[in-house]
Amino acid sequence: MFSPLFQHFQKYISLTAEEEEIIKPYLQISTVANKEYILQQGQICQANYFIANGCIRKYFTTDQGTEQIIQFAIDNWWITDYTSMDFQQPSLYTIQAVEESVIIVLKRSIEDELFRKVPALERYFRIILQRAFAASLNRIHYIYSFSGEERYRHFSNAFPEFVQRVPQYMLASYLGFTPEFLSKIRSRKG
Amino acid sequence: MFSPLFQHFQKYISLTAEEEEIIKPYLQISTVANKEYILQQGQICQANYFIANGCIRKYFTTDQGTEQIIQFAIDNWWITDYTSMDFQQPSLYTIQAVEESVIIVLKRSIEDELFRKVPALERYFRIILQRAFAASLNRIHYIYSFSGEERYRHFSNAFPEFVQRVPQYMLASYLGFTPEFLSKIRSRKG
DNA sequence: TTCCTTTCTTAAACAAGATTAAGATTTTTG
DNA sequence: CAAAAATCTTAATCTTGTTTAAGAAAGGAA
Repeated sequence: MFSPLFQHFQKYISLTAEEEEIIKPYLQISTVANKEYILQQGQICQANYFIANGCIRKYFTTDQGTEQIIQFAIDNWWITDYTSMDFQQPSLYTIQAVEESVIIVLKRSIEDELFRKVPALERYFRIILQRAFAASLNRIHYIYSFSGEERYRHFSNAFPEFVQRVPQYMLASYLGFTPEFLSKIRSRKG
Repeated sequence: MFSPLFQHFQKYISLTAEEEEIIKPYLQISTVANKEYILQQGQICQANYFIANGCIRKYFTTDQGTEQIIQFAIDNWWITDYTSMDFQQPSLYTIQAVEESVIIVLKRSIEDELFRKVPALERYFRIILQRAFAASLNRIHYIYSFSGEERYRHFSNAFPEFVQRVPQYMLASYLGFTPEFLSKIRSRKG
């Protein structure tokens, strides 16, 4: 049941069978329907969510009322709002399922205790945070060095299955332009 | 000599005097002049750099030959290229001093051994990486929800000293527009 | 002081992408 | 199946910011 997560752990650290048994009671599994909310703007984020399978988006609503997507998470990614969780502040973001998904929940309130019992997990999160931070800076690199059209071409080249998986208007939002512009781009070349 | 770093550690974790003594031999201190390079595009990044005082930028050169700044680091921030370091790949980035700076160097090659001897450091880096990742996503939030002019106004409001500290063309690059446009903005309102 | 380099400004012509306002198509639901 | 909701497309007009090409200040170094 938790196996996608334990497999992910083993990619970065080694856990004994005993350690895995210690960890299990700290986790919860949950199935969310398409469009179901995991966190809503204004709530304080209380957990880190691992996507066992499915697709989740994190977005905010601009002053003009449009939804701006900040992150997508698919199979084997964690998603949360660290700002809200670390400072126990109301979140600016909404985290919502884009398709039916199975998620594993690690609550903030028991995280410290878990890390004390299984210190290797601290290492695991340090490593995946390094990757996530690097990916985020890499995204800024992309935003700044390519035009909207170039970003779209790169992205659909790099993640063709993903482009099929989410509605186009969400992709446009994630890539930082309007759905109308994405339509225009797509009509330029097959 | 290492005190800015040890003070920074103590903000997030507790270290005993013995642990501090264990850590010291793993660190190196270095003074870099204005415009001196810490890492050059194409080299493999071999360390994480803590700015005890000064100002450092990380940038890449676009196809059109302009320098695009991805990150600034000032007093009490770490800077490195995790992608290059984690995968031992040539870096796309150049890390360079923007003013004379004192930096503390933690080499990648001895990091694992240090974390084994002082596991609390793993926790420290996990926490600051959470902050750095959140800050980076927050920056994407800003890029997507505000115009260039709004980003400049927000930034100079939030960090007025910093705006004085670096040349305007670097600020323009960091904020994602041209120096000419920054000049135009500035002439609009005193 | 004088030259040289770095940084900043101005303005005109231009391009990328937003906005607005339809309408067309697809998917979902009763 | 029919109706409603969600998604995608097209095209005209408008904005934000780029490009290009000067020249003006400011700061170092000899």
